[in-house]
Amino acid sequence: MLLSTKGDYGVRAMIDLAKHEGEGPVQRAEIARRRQIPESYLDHLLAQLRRAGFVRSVRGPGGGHLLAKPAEDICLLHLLEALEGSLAPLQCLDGAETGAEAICGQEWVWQEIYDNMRNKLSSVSLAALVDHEREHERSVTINYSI
Amino acid sequence: MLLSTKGDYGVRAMIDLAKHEGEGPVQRAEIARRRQIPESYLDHLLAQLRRAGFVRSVRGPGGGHLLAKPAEDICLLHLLEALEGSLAPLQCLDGAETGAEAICGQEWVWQEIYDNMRNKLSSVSLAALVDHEREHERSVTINYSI
DNA sequence: GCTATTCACGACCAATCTGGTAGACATTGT
DNA sequence: ACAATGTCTACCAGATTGGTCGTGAATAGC
Repeated sequence: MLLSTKGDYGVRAMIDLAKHEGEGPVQRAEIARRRQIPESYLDHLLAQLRRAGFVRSVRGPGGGHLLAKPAEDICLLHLLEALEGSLAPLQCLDGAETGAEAICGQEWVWQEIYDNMRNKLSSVSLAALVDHEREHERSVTINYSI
Repeated sequence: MLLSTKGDYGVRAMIDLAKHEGEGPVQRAEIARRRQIPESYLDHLLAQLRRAGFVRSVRGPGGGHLLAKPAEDICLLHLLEALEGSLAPLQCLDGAETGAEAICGQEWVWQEIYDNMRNKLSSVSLAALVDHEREHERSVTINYSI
């Protein structure tokens, strides 16, 4: 599995923040409830997202979390890389050349797949994910907003 | 990382077997030496490949391992799935529907990436990997045959 | 200044996977 | 018989995942 629930949870949380953009800070407990993420685990993910510059937070009553930049300027690739580390399918495509590339014998196959993946993920912004979710809500009964 | 060294090692071993197709059984120790794989670990991988029907083996002196079917009939997708399990980037694309799909919100992005990956991996046979390696050997000094 | 609310951070933990070692055992060619 | 070879099971250390918990720090409202 390329993505663990860490990446999944992190993206869900970011979608939640993006969806409430402009409504003031969103509390961790609210995100956890709406997106079905264990709150204490979400704590770690938000810390990671904050350190990576995607989220800023406000302490104290009425505090919570906010996007650190517009949802249009955050793409899925950068978000997932911040949460999961490199998405390279193979060690030898990792960028950090380890010297093991010559033996592998498959890297020419995977390079193309990796490029395709990165292109696709770069082209999808957080805003697009929110749009997609809103689109989906109109045809399905279940939704995650209050 | 989608692939661990398990998949990498396993494919390397299969390339080695394919390269010596028609020359009788290839011994584990030989594969391990040529492909730089710890022999006792290779043991496990060969067992896995045998159980998956890609390899058959012969005991006793002069014994060793052979491809169970022609290198043209083995594609990288099936090989890697046998070694690594599902290559689905996300749980919700795994085939074994777990009921968590509705929340994820990214599956529409990943489905396309996954399809592309599977198509590419299906189109590459073990024979093609060997061809590619032979091609490469002509331009590089290092090679792994005796 | 007190208090309630909220985030920040680090310690800890269990389960799983990866990568690997070791040894006993089965098979078979000579 | 014996040496070469594969088969199988048990075991192990380290990393990662997916958490929990408790303490502490900031701050809004009173």
